[in-house]
Amino acid sequence: MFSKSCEYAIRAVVFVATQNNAGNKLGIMEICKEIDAPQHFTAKILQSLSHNGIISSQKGPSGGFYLNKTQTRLKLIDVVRALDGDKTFTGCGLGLKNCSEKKQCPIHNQFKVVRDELLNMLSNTYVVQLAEEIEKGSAVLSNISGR
Amino acid sequence: MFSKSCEYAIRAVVFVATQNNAGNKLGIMEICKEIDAPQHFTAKILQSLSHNGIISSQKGPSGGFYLNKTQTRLKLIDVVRALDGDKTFTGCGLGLKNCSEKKQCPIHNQFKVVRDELLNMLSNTYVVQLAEEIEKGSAVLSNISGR
DNA sequence: TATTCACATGATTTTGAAAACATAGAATGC
DNA sequence: GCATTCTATGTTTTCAAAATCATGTGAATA
Ligand code: FES
Ligand code: FES
Repeated sequence: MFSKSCEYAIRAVVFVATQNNAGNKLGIMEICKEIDAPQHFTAKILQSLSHNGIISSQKGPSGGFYLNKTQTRLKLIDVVRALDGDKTFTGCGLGLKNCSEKKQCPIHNQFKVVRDELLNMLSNTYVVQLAEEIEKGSAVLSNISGR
Repeated sequence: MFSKSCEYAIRAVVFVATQNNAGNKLGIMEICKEIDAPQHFTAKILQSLSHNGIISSQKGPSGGFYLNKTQTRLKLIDVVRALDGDKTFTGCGLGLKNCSEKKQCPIHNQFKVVRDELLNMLSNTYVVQLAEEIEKGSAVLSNISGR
């Protein structure tokens, strides 16, 4: 559904959001350990997000990744768009080059419903609201038990 | 969303269904030309489908791929399951190893809705009904114009 | 029964996402 | 200023999906 980059990104951003109230910034190692993701790969992803203004970063000792005031209003769609673009919501289910009403594949009408539902879901889900799930303990960000 | 194999498979199966009433079997070259898919790769996919009883095949002169009586009742879900398994409907949206209510990721509840909608859609869509769209000319199976 | 046609099967190559590596550069605190 | 700690950037490696290549096997028909 989403690219690996996107999966790691969402997990990372949600984790950062859980720690954001306290005002502390999170280092890349800290994040990767928590969400059980490859360190170097995740670093690139977060740098890309930082570049796109999705998250903020701070260099130097006691630096790390965090969300500024504006960024705490982040929705899932913002993260997905920044990494996977919108091919997830505009691409053809059968892999045709252009998905349009004009020249459509046979599953277009049915597929569009599902695709739009996904778009709708991502557009209405806030990262901070997901972070709350983690804080409450009703959801996890990693397979590894005890984390 | 679906693997490339799966995309080609659906397009191929739908095309086979359009020609099935006439009772003629379709050769692999004929199919690939129509749906604009790589020949050898598609051949393997169709052989796999044939192996799984999704479609039928006939060797020798005037042989090819076709649907038998039972197979004309085929749903999309049958094709998807045969090639991609059901990881598409059971896998975690954030890439966690096991998706379950017990140990769920923060988007589980929202994602489940979309996933179930997709499963539902595929379970209620018949291949022959898609074939009709092609026959009516209201949908296409390839990017290439004039086909 | 030989020839031809079309699917079947296994090995191999290509491709691009995913991941790792190496190094540069910037900010903090002493 | 200098060491430390982190981000930033570019290159390389890995790996599995995607695609190709080469060869085998069964069926029709003359
Ligand atoms: S053309 Fe295939 S989904 Fe729109
Ligand atoms: S655990 Fe992530 S979707 Fe169910």
